[in-house]
Formats: sequence, C-alpha cells, structure tokens
Amino acid sequence: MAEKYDPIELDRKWQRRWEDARVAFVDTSDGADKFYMLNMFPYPSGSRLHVGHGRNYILGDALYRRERMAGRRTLNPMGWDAFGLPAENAAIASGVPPREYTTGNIARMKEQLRSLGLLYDWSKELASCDPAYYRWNQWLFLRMWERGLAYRKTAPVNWCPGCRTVLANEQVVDGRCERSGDAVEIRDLTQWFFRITEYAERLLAGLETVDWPERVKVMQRNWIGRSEGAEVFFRVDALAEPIPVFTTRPDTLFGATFLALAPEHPAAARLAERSPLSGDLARFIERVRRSSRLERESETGEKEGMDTGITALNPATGETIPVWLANFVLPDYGTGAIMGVPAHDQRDFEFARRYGLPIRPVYRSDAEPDPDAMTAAVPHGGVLFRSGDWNGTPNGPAAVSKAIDWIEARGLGRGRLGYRLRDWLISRQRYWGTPIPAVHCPDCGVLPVPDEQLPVLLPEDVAFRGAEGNPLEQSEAFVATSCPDCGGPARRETDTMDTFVDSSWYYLRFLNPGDSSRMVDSERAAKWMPVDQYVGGIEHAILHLLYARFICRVLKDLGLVDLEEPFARLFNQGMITKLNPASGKIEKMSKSRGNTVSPDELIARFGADTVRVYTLFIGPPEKESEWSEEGVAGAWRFLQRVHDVCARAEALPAGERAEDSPLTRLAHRTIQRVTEDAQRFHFHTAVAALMEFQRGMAEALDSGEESPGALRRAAETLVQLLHPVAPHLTEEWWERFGHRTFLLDSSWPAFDPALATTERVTLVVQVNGKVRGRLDVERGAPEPDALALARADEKIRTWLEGKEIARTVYVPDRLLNLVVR
RNA sequence: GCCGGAGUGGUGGAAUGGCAGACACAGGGGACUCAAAAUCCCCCGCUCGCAAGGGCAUGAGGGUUCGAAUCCCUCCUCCGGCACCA
Repeated sequence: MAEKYDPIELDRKWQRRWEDARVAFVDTSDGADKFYMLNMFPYPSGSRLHVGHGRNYILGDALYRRERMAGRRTLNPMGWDAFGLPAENAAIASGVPPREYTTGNIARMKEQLRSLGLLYDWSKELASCDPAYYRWNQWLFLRMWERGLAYRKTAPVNWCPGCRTVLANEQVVDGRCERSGDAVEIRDLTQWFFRITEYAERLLAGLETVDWPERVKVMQRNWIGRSEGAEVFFRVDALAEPIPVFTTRPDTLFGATFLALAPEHPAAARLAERSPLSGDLARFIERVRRSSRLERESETGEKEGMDTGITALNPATGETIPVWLANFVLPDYGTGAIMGVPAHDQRDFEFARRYGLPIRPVYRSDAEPDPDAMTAAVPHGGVLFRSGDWNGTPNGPAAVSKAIDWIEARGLGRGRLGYRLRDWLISRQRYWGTPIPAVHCPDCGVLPVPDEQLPVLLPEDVAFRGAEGNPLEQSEAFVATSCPDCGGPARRETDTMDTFVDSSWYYLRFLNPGDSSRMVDSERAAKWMPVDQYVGGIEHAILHLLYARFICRVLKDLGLVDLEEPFARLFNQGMITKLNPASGKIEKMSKSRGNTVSPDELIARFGADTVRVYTLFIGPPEKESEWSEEGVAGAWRFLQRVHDVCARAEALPAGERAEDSPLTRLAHRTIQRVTEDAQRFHFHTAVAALMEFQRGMAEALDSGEESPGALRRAAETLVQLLHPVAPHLTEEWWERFGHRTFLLDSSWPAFDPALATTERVTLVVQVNGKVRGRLDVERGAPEPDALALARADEKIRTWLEGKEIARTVYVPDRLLNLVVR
C-alpha cells in the first residue's frame, strides 16, 4: 500500500495554494453566470468558534464549491458585524479598547475559518466598525431623515437596565432583553426611530415572492400582524377633538357601551385635568406607566381601569357612554383607544363585569343572548340585531364592509388597516456603534450633520468606566460642535445606531467595499443582486431579516437598487447539540453551557476534511443534530479508505471512453445521487452515496473484473464528487492523477441517465400486498415474463396454491402484486 | 387559544404511494499481532421457530388504495413562533 494519509500536511499545502492563487476572487463588474452566495456575517466574538458555529460555514463552503464546479461564477464574500456591546463590555472589564479587541478577534476568527478550508473572496472583506463602512449608515440615516423615514419622538420605550440602553421591540422576548435576559422597563424617552411601519404592506407582499422556509415567512407575517378594520371617531364632551378608535369589528358598533383609553394616551392626561376624579386618575396613570413590560403583558394580569367621569357619544346609537382609562389598552397599537363591546369581546366582557358596565349584544343566533346570564363574551355569529339599518345582516366579512361603508358615508370614520409591527427604535445609549449624525442647537433645534462632514467619527480616546453610561457623553471633544445652521455652539447627538442597521445592507457593500464615493454601486447591484443563496441561523428570522428587507426597499425608493427582496433563497441550518455534563441534558452547544467542542483540536488531530465530512454527515442540515465524538472517527476512517482506493488507482492508466461496466454504472448512479442531494443541501445522504461508491471501488479493485481505465475514471469521479465535502484530500489526488489545474476549477461530472441504472433489477413479488418473494429480472422486463417467472418460483407458488389470480398490478422494474382469491 | 414543524431500531438517520431501517455510530463475534493500538471481515428492529419459514413493527386509532412511514380524518406528545394587538 502507498504512504499514509497525512491530513495535516495536505491542509497546509492546499490552503496555501488556494490563497496564493486567489481562487475565490470574483470580478463583480461582470455579472455573467453569476451566483451570489452568502453566509450571515458573524460578530467577531472573543471566544473561539465551536463546531456548532462551524456547521454554518462548512455548509456554505460546500455549497460554494459545488456551485462553482457546476459552472457558476460564484461570489462568496465574508465580513464582520463588528460593532456591538461585547467589545465595549470588554473595555469596561479589562481596559482593552474596543477597536483593538475587535481587530484581534477578527484576526483569530479569520485564521480559524481558514483552518477549516473555507474559501472566501477576502478582497471584498469589510468590517462595520470601519469608518469607511459606517459613514454610509450615517449617509443613509440622513436620506431617511429627509424623507421622514427617520424621526425623533418621545414615547414609552423598552429600557434594558443590564445593557443600559433602549431596545427595539424585536429585541424584547417575553418582556426580557434578548441579549442579557434582564426584565425590560418602560421609560418615556425621546429616541430615534425608523418608520418601518410605512413599509408593512410591502414587507408582507414580498414574502410571497421569496424562496424561504415557510416557518420564517410565518414568523414575519405574525410579527407584522396585519388586521383589517376601521377607525371610528367618538365625540367626547370635554374635548374639542373626537377620539379615534381602531376596531376590526365595526359591525358591532351598536354594541359599544364604553370607550377605553390607554393611560399613556395623550388625551388621558387632559381628561384627568377636567375630571372630578383628577387626583385619582393621575395616580392611576402614573402607576400603569411604571409597571414593567413583564407585568403589563403577563397573562394573569388583572384588567384594571378607572372611570374618568367624562362621557362620549356612540356615533351609531347616539347614546352617551362612559370614557374609561384601562391598563389593557396598549398605547402603541391602533390609536391607543378602543370601543368596548363587552357582549362580543372577551377582554371587554371581563372589564365590563368587573366594573359593572352595560353589556349589549348585537349578534344573535337563535334566542337573544341575555346579558345578565352571560358568563363569557358571545362569539360573533348569527345575524345582527338592535343595530339599526344593519339588522339581519349575517356575521362575516360582508357585515364588516357594510358597516365600514355606512360609517364612511356618514363621516364617522374610515376603513383602515392595523399592524402589530412598531416603528424600529434605532438609538442606543452605548458607545461602540455608528454615531447618529445629528446636532442639537439650543437655537435651531435638532439638525442633520451636513453630508460633507461625514463621517462623524467615533472618538477612540474615551474612558470606559461602566456605570457612568455612554462614554461619548463624557467626551467633550466629541460632543462640542457648532450648529450647521447658525454656527453657534451646539452639541452632538451621543446616541449610536442599533447594530442591526449595519447588517441591513452589508450584502450590497461586498460589491464595492472600498468605494468612498457612494454607498452602493447600482450597476453592480443590478448585475449581482439578489443574493441567490443566503445561509444563516433561525435566530434572525425576524430581526435581521426583517430589517434588511426594509432597508433594501428604502434603498430602492432612493433609487440605489432596483429590487425589494435582497435574499432570493434562504436556508436556516439547525443547531448542533451535545450532552451537557452539568445538566445531564442534550442542549444547544454554547460556551455559556459549557458543552462546546472545539474544531481546533479535531483539525490538529484528523485534519479539516474529517471535521467537514462529519459535520455534513451528522444529519439533515436544517434539523438540529447531536455531536458525537465517535462519529468523527467514522468520518476519519472513511477518508482513510478514500485515500487507499485512490492510491490503488493512481498507477492505472486513464481510460479513453467510458465503457459499460458495473463500476461505471455505479459511478453514474452516484453522480446522479450526489448531484441531486447537493442541490437540496443534503450532503449527509451525498456522503452516504460516496461511502457506497468507495466500497464498490474497493471491491472492484479486489475482484480484478474491471478494466484499469474504468477503475481510474471511477477514482477521479469519486474525488470530484467528494470535493465540496473534503476539499484538501481531493485536491491532492486530483493533482496526483496528473491534473495541472485545481479540482475546484474542474467541471462537475455529468451522468448518463442510461448508465445511471443497473442492467438487472430485483423485482419484488407481493401476494395480496405482502412481500412473498424477489425475482432477479432484466431491466424493462414485460409483465407476462415477470408473471411467468413468479408463477414458476417455488416460494411464490406455495402462496398461490389453490387460489385464483383476480388481478395483477405491475410496476416495471419495481414490483409485481398478485391479488388472489 | 391561533399558526408552523416534528414523532421510524440501542443512537444519528434513509426511504415522500411500491423491498421499512440505506449510510453511519454504539454493541457482539472473528482475522492480523507476542500483545496492544490501528486496520479489515461477519452479525446486529421485536417476536415465534432446531431450521425452512412465519407473525408483528414507522406516536395512537380509524379511512382511502392491489399496496401507506408517505395521502385523508380524529387524537396524543414534543419543539418553535404569536398572544390583553381591539
């Protein structure tokens, strides 16, 4: 046998070769045969990657190499989502400046990616903390400000005490900060927002056009939360302006027996002043405002309210109804005010019962519901009654639109859509992010930084003391500026942008990373966008993916790109899990749980190819899979065997034409299987097919029944098909088989459908649907032949004894079913 | 509660209307070796049977079909999302 398989040496050799040749470089000025594939760019964390992270990149690299061999000019860039809290926290903890910390992490992480044999077009590398990058965040912000898409408002916002900053709605999970887990407080603050709600309809519509996992699309639809309804105006006797109410059931307007306002509603305070219960109301408003999100949203939370003593007019009945403040009315959904229809809405019902408010049913199925006997709201159903002109209208969408028409005709309101989606709060009271380019002038107000002054640089000579808050506030050199309008002394905005702004357009920047003249190269974007295949974790199902879709639309409206959906196809890889010795349970692999496996040691011992083979073989990539140390050894053994069969085939002469032989047929069948599996990312079954192929080759080498040419060609096919999974070993053999160019640059093998089959097939014979025998027949054997063979078969004959064949079902090359009586 | 996904040997999984368990891992047996490691070969769903062979089996129950892990209905369990959103 030839020399031993030395993966460490091969890793070194081929990683250097690929790098020296800049194999992954793509000229993006040319869009011919383009394929843009992208892994979500990572945060350069201070801890080393574990094999769970590795799955994402290995899968991406295998896809990249496969697409490339299939003949596409494939772009596979990499960059760094380099702003964010950990670097700043590290600075507070250890005094290392965030930039230095981040740069060091990037270098280490890059080396780790390289050691896995991952190929990226590093000529397009970018880092979001680079002023050459983040200046375009600022430029975009200014354009959005001009169009009213970026704005400042004072509102109750989410405050994370642990992170000491506000958060977007999307970053609050179950009332807690998604990062730190701290309970989120509600504070009234003046903050910067992006008007994503204006794009709600377009964001929903676009979901129909992308090839994404259904669950991600469902999550986004849920998050946007569209509902159709109407805005109805209620005249309030103490106020000049009527109060608008959003409802999805305007058809129940005649059943509205009270009006309820969120305590945060701007009219609430004014009502309190005019109310005889002024003091009590003010205290109630204060108490509700101070409650945490956790309390406000908890399911057990009591519905609490207070009568303002002021009345409104039900616009349909003309009756006087009381105006209440209620804690269950949310300030930032709809109009922050509701009409209470206790007969047909469970929440309103509970509220009405608690405070003795009247209940007035307007839908009846058989008998009229008795308000006094009701123990719960009556579902909408039957027909309307006690509803004037609408009486007799059956429940359904027609009733709703009839009501809207009626309301609009009388000027009492209008049809409207409601969304659960809130505007994106982008300001952060932290240092390590893009400075928001605004100036506060005592005379002129809040003004944009002029374009020519961009970028507003993040100062790097600041002190990190922790509890004192954003170091930018302490940096007089940063804060002190002059007003762009009057020239007088002014102060800079010290909030920075949510880092999700950075990641919402980076995929475009890979096309012109060094371009200091513009944010996006529209021509190249036209040629290369959208990203054909995006790969990343499910944790960004809403956050990053929603923001990126939004910003892409904004860029379209700015005329910079001509598309709405940046990511045509999305793939979410499943997590890697492992037994956690601490808890005894199988859990997601993570540093904090202490159940990580480092790829570094495995690479040092078995080489990168083994880690790649096992990672891809572990299971279907979209599902979570449990890491097993023993499984790694299996991958290693397989590569060893591949090495052995290649070594045995090395000395054989390359054959001329493919002759028809069992091995050739196996090769073509394997090409077909691997090609199809790779197309649906199922490298685990592709590897299984290659394992069978390898064994078939070993047997053919032993038997001596195959020609040298067939053996040698099979070895080359094996090496080609295995390349996306195990690039180092396969490049080595490709070279030793006499090829002068990279295997990576070879053409993916094509299969001949006529050869991707065997000549003889096993025909299953069933009697009454049960398998009773198997026949070895020639492919394409006609039914009478098969039937004759089955009748002649001794085993099958015993099942037919004394029976009459009533019917036969014949599926050529597969099965013969004899139905007997 | 609503929506989405999943449930197959000891384990990861394969098969998406036609041989259930490919390919691996673990386990058992053997070869090589003074021995060990490495490597290679064989066995490996449950059950009845000396064997030949039979029966059962893809969360549970029903249905469609010549034939169901796969399609339909009812239910159970687990995972994920949304949920006081008017």
